[in-house]
Amino acid sequence: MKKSIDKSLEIKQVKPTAMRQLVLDILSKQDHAIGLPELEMQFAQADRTTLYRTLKTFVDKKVIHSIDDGTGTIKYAVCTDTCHCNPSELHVHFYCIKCEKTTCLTDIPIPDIQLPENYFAENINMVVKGLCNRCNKG
Amino acid sequence: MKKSIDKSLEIKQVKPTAMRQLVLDILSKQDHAIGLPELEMQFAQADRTTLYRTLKTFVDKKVIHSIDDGTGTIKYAVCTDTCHCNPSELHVHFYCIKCEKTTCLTDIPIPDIQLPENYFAENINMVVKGLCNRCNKG
DNA sequence: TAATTTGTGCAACCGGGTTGCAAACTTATT
DNA sequence: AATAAGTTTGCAACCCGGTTGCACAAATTA
Repeated sequence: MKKSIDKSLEIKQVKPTAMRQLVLDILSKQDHAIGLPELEMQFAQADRTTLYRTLKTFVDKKVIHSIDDGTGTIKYAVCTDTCHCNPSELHVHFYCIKCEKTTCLTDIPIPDIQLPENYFAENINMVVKGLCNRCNKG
Repeated sequence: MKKSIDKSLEIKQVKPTAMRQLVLDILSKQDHAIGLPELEMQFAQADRTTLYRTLKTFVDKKVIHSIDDGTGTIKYAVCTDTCHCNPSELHVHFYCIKCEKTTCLTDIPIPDIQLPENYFAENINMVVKGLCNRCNKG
């Protein structure tokens, strides 16, 4: 649905260039979060820098959120239309050590943490590593 | 205290070479977790590879634990003598966006997460980003 | 002492991420 | 429509943390 792609970009105030539509389209079709190298491979030939910067603007404008899953490659997944990436809106991510896929556990919010006196939380990253439901067999 | 260094290494079954004693000594004197580049700088001249491998054996033998704080550089901090790095023993880490130091919030265990059906957790990484008590003023 | 294992040091490489700069394209202004 | 200003894209090159291969040194064992 091209329409929904454009709408997302409009909502988040990102100019809908061909490149951006394409990238967002790809991202929204994934069943797991992907990184720059993986995104790059989805194109016959595309410039890494452009994809890199596209991802960056998307993150800035909160079209997508980035996930540091500990693999050394930052992953990205689309945000909901209403997402503002506040700590309270954050969810847990899961990295499967077998299929090596990183997924959003959107239904699992990051639990509240009681920080020590005078600490201020701006962001929380929580990644569970293990076996996903598909790989946890046998 | 040289003695405690040697004891730690003995407990975790790591042969106490000069290099290892030195590295562990440095690590245990830190008030925050440090990465390979920062460790390297503590030496007038030292080989990155050796330090790298020293850290690696330390992590393998659970003398120290590694922390992915999202900066792109893996940080390390000493474990307690009895630590086995099980999920239940894990604590939250904090990264200050101002002083850029990563610290162990050893008193704050990682909360239990109710994973979806058939998921298996082997490890959990939880990093809070924000302002530490020192930097959160004014 | 010789043979084997373990640790250290150098060099070189890898790969994700990032920047500088110029060309292409878009938008605003006259 | 023509020009100027801003934005996006593409290429090349670089940075840096991490990692590997290989040879030498040190320690351990036979």
